[in-house]
Amino acid sequence: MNSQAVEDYLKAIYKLQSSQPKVVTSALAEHLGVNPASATGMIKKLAESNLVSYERYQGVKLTPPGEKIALEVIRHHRLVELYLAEALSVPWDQVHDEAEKWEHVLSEDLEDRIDEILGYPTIDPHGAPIPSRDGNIEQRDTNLLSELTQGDSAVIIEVSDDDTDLLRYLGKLQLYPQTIIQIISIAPFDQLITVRVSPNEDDTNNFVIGQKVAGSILVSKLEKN
Amino acid sequence: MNSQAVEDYLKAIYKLQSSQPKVVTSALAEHLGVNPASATGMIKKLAESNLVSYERYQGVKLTPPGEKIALEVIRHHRLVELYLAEALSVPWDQVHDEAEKWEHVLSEDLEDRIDEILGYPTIDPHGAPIPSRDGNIEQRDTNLLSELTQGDSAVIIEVSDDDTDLLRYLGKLQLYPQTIIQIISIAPFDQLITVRVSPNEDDTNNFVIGQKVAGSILVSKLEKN
DNA sequence: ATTAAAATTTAGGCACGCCTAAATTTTAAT
DNA sequence: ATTAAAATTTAGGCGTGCCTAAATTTTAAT
Repeated sequence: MNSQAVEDYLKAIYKLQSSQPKVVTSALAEHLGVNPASATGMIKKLAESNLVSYERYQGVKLTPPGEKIALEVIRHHRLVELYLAEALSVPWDQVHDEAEKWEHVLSEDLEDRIDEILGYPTIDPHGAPIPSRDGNIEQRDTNLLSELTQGDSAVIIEVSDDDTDLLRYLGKLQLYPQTIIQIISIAPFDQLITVRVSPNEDDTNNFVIGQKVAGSILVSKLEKN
Repeated sequence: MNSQAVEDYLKAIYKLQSSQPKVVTSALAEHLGVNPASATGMIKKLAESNLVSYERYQGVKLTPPGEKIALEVIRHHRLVELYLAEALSVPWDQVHDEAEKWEHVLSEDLEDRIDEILGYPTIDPHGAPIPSRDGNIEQRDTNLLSELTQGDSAVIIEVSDDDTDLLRYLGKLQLYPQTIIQIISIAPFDQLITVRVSPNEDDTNNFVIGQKVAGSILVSKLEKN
């Protein structure tokens, strides 16, 4: 028990729960690249182990023990991502796929060691919070970049980590966590956003991005001056 | 294909081949902690994929493609062992067990990165040679410590890596690779060996070790002065 | 050469996690 | 309220890799 498959399911349910309160079978199946019937099978198994609560046809929700395991896996994943990026110079668009494999073989001893070497970090290379060892995870007040309006300034908090091509693109645009941006304009019909990117004081560029990209970036609004 | 189980079998066969030219089913099963019937099943599968040559009841032998894969897995294992020891300060009696898991999830990219960081090493923390990327492995002229006779001097080349308790014991006795030793005496009946261990110029100690321990240490004889 | 013991293989099963196809339940449209 | 569509579950199957028990082959002893 607690096989790699179980860990992957719990992690996926956790992530999907941030948008939907109950995770529906098809969403879970799609996220995992698995047939819906297969997801049903695993859900029944997870429910039997009390890791999720489940009513037939009604979707699934993590129980406290299920959430605990999910957060442990996520902690592994994010620590490994950061370690790969910092210590092994793995490019930020590749750390996710590597970490996906490593997270399942990380012993607690090694996790502690890595945590220590990294200086007890709280966010991963994509800006996502790293859960503490006892399962606490920072809640933040964020918006999607796509929700901002003309004139808004914001700092990038987090970008989605699982699309290599997207990450490479964001890298080219310097859209990293901590970077400050401002919405210059939003064009009608396609909602194309012209955004001013200011990675540092001497460097400012304007780019146009679409809704797909803007919807994959979490930001925190800054007070207007 | 090339599942973890396949990799583990090939690695085990490779290791056992160093002592027996044909690896017999029971030895393989025992090494892997598996029922002999299970080993037979996997052997048939490996033979079908041309990774081993096999005649019923006659034992098994790696084919060139099988040996190639075995050496790749061993390279992964030993590089990871060294990385864990050097970069993450994992104690030398624990690196084997950790590496056993990590070896199966190491991408080629990451392997290259680790190899580079370590400065293209040729031996692992236990003194075992690390195969090159194209599958070459250094052949050395060694003896078991248990084969030496009174008065012989030798340098420790390699110790077996898979017994945590043994490794802790060897550590306490300073019996590391590169350490110079001399056989002071060998007692009759139980063949207890009194060994003078000289880890450095200012430090020399005598210890008594038995055949079990002496048989787990590979040495290279030094010319007598 | 015969035979008992040991080693090995075959036969039949099981758990896991996936699949497709068919049945059921929910949903949304009329 | 009925019904078609969509979502979900059930049924049945497959590959992997393990198990035990029974059959077979090899080995070693007499």
